[in-house]
Amino acid sequence: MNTDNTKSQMRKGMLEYCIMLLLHQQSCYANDIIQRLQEAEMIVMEGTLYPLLSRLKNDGLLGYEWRESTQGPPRKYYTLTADGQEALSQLDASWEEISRTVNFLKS
Amino acid sequence: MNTDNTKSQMRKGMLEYCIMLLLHQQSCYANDIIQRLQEAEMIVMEGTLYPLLSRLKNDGLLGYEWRESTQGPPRKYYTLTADGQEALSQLDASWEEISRTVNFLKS
DNA sequence: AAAAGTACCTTGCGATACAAGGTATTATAA
DNA sequence: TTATAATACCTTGTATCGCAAGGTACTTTT
Repeated sequence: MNTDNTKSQMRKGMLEYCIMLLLHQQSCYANDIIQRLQEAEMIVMEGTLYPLLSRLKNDGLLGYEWRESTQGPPRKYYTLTADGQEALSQLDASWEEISRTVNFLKS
Repeated sequence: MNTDNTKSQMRKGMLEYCIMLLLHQQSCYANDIIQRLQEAEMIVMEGTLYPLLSRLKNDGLLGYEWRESTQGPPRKYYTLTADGQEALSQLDASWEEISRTVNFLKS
């Protein structure tokens, strides 16, 4: 059965949204994001996350700043920009639409 | 802004699930599916749908039968198989999980 | 016969998650 | 003091999949 594949596909498109939701609450660096999403039962791989963050930054939706760490190399903390917050609002709407669609089809 | 792109990504993984939800209610041929999903505010293109249906059929989740039409060539009506219903149950669970995740992150 | 409508399918492209591997900086241990 | 481990960032190659565009075949209408 390739249900795992489909399940992975379902989560795929949500990743960007979930990460922006996270960053809406507070600035994070990569490992923060991975851990927090894991707590929320959403798995993300490093090789997925770094390019995604770079992409969002290049699109102007995220900014970042370096911060020293007491336990290793400095970390890149990402934050939602104003554009990012606007985009997040639109994704909220998209999520609502998809939710409505699924619930409509389930009934 | 590439919000449209992200939105499309979000829908990506849901398509398969939505189509199986539809076929759980009744057998459909391609245009049925396109129309019904449109009513549910989910757009699907032909070039997306046909390969998707073939894939699900090859995975044993769908079966089909030809039926005559009064208004043109015969139509391929797809139906969920037993395996398909089982897979759908698992996707229901996946959807619940994703829903929980998003709502958790939104709070 | 020719044109329009309906239905199925394929090809080429772009986007993206993931696995694996790579580089650099800092902390720890020998 | 040097070697190893840990932390953190990033890149490359592969597979999947939605989408736009184009193609074939059958049926109905003109």
